[in-house]
This record gives sequence, C-alpha cells and structure tokens, in this order.
Amino acid sequence: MRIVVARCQVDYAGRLSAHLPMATRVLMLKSDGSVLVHSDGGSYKPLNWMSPPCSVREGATDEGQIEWIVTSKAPSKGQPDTLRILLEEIHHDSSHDLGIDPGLQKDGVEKHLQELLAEHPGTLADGLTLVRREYPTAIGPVDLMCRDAGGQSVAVEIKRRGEIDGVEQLTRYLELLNRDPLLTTKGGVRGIFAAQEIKPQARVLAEDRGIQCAVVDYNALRGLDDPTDRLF
Amino acid sequence: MRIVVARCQVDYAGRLSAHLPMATRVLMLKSDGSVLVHSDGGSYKPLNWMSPPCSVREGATDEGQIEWIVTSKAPSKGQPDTLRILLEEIHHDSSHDLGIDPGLQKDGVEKHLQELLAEHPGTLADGLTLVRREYPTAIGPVDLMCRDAGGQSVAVEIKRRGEIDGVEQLTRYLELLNRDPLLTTKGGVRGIFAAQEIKPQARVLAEDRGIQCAVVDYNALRGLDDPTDRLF
DNA sequence: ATATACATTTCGTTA
DNA sequence: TAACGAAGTGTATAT
Repeated sequence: MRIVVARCQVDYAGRLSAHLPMATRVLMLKSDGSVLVHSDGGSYKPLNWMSPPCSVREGATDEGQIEWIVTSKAPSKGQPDTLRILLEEIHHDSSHDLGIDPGLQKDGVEKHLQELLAEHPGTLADGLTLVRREYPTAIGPVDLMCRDAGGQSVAVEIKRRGEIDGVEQLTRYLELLNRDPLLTTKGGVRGIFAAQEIKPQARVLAEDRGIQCAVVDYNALRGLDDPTDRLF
Repeated sequence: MRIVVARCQVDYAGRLSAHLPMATRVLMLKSDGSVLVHSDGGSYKPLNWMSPPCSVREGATDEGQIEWIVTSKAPSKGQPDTLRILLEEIHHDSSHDLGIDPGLQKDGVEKHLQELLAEHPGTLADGLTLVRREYPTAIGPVDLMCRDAGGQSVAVEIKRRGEIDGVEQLTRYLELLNRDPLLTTKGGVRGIFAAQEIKPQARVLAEDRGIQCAVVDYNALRGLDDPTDRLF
C-alpha cells in the first residue's frame, strides 16, 4: 500500500467522464493496482477511483509534471477505463506492507432476520406456523412458507427495507405458487411482506395486490431469541 | 486528514455487528470526524467505517493499549452506532491540511442518455417522434412519451443497464396508461425498453409482454449530437 | 461465467 | 425532511 498526499488533478474516462480540478488530496495505491482518490470529507466513497485489476504507469508531461495513467485490465463493454492523475506537488509519500487481511465477520443482516422470523412466525400473524424456510420454486426460493390458522398457505418475503422491488418479487412468487394444484386447494397462497421498515409506495402496491404488510422489530425479535447476545 | 497505519482490531455495533481481527490496516480520519478502515485490497469500499457526523474519543484499555471509540452523532432508527478500534502497534501517523475540495464534475449518466434519445427518438424505431420527456403519471414520470408512424402512443423506459426491474417498471406504466381513454383510442400504448445493455432475462420478460427492446449506442448518439466533445 | 439479491449501501433529485 | 431512483454501484451466493 502506497499513500501519497499531493496537489493533483484527476480525469476519468470510461463508463462516464469525470474531472477533478487541481487540489490537495489523498491517493491510495493498493497492492492489487487499484487507486483511490480521497478528499477530506464526504463518505467512504472516494472522489474517484479505479477498481482492480488495473495497472499504474508513471510518466511525465511535456512540462515535466508527474503523471499517472491508471488503466483497467478488464474494460467493460469495450469502454477503455482510464484514470489520469496529474501531480503538481507531493506533500507526503510512503509505502507500507500490510499483508493480507483476515477479513470481516458480519452478523445481523437479512439472513438473521429470516432465522428469527422462522423461529417466531406468530409475530407476523396470529396462528401462523412455519412449513419451511427457503421454500424452493422455479424462480427462486421463497423466504418463508407458512400456514395460517385456517390452513391457508402463506408466502412470506423478508427484507430489511421494504421497497417496491420486494413487492414485485413476492408477486412473482405468488403468481407462480398459485398455479400449483397442491397449494391452491385451500384457497390459494396469500402473501405477507415483512420488513424492518416499509416505504409508502411499497405498502400501497402491496396492499393493492392483496399482500399483507408486516413491520418487524428486529431488536424485539432478538430479545425473544437471546437477550444476552450483544457485542459490547 | 489524519492517516494512521497500525496493527489494529475493529468492532462495529449498530445496524449490524461486525468484527475485524488484529491485523495491519490503514486508518483515515477525516476532518468531519468520519473514520475509514482500509485493507490493502478489495475495492474502494473500506472494511469498516463510520459516516459523518461522528466523533472520535481516544482512550486506553486496562492493559495500556490505545483505543478509539467512534460514535455517530446521527444514530439511525435509535440504533447506537459505535466503532471501537484497538491499536496495538502504530507504523505511521501523519496529519495533512487538504482544504475543501472543488468537487467532481460528471457527464454521461442516464439523464444525458435521456436527453440524447429525446433529441433523436428515430434511433429507437423508424418514424418515432417525441411527445414529451418525463411524461407524468400517478406512479411517476415515463422517461419518454412518443408517437409512432401509425399514430400509436409509445412509452419509452430508459436505463443504462436493462435489467428485470426496469421491465417491471415499464409494465406498471403501460398498465396504468392503457386505462387512460385519451391514449387508448389509437390502439393503446405500447412500450419500448431502451438501454445501453439489455440482460437476457430482461429481454425475455420484455418480449413476453410485448415490449420492444432497443439497445442504444451512447457514443454514437453523442456523436450525432456533438462529435467534438471528448475529454482526451 | 452469469444471474440474482443484498448493502452499515451512498448519492442525487424532487415533492 | 422524506422518499424515490441511480450508481463507474460493490459483494456474496447460487446456477
């Protein structure tokens, strides 16, 4: 990893064209060849960058300024991805051997929500019981297949944030499932759209299609499961 | 901007829990308080981070190790976002005054594609003429509303990459538009799905629904518009 | 390799 | 401010 702090100008041409006027920025050159251009603010996203695999060629302009040409080794759709960095004044330049990173361990995303709801289907609707998780269909698995108190089949789609495409997904499942004669005997399959947060447009679309919406309290569910399991 | 290279362990608790075992990494502390933890690889996304606004408190453990506690000042949904960084060995530590960045100038995204197609609708289908851009409907604007040589209305949905959700979106528009008596007089509204690249599954779905697919050559369109406008 | 869905998505624009 | 859609999205997973 090489870290350079320098006054620089950056031009990118590839899937789009972008330009950064001359200013002081931080440049990270990772060992896989990727380059990140960071300013002192914004979020974790660099102002500009080049994704690996790519290569950096150091040259000089006619005026003797240092120029880096970063080219992608995997140009998408024939577009030649190129990042040109013109260095005017270098304030800092250091290299560091970091070794390979052991990587990130995550916990708490959609899969966990699905596990918790599979254990407590009654929190979605009274009397709901689990038939199976990841119920397979031709177009992909339904998150939860359940049965309600009246014996009707219920397909549950789980999202962290419930948006319109989630409703579309569940709609496709329901369309397919309601062609299955094994499931359609007891009044067909109805749907429940479950999420920690459901956007208004998604709710409107869901309810318009007869799909029930359920807002899920992740922390409460986790409390039901194991009240001691916190990181610190 | 402070840059630290150090052997460190990172724990995050907030919307999820995440853990990074002890290893050498690059830590960027931006002047808005945000923190980025980068490894020597991957993409531009850090292994872990804290978005601004947030604050860093430096402390020490019982064993005398340096510890940074980064807390978000805008916790989302009541979740207390916290990042704890335990520093074992510092290889590099420097601070730099970058000033404010003039910012990025972009060109070439979906909006531009829409402008170009609005100027040259004939490239989508022979004899196609523009009625209006951003044609308003109850569920959002249709990218282009056109009329074909036979006088039939044509709704055009434009995407950079044509995927299944774009077809769904256009389908919803067509469903709604075909309820409008003003538009349905001349054989209803048909659809064109235009993109620089159309994924096979999206194409199958579109054609199954009677929606025409059009692959758009952005560079050629831009050439029609202004052949001299290239960056380098 | 391709397709699909998720993301501590982030980043705009608009109502 | 909230919501909605795009992103040079990236990333993991299953096909």
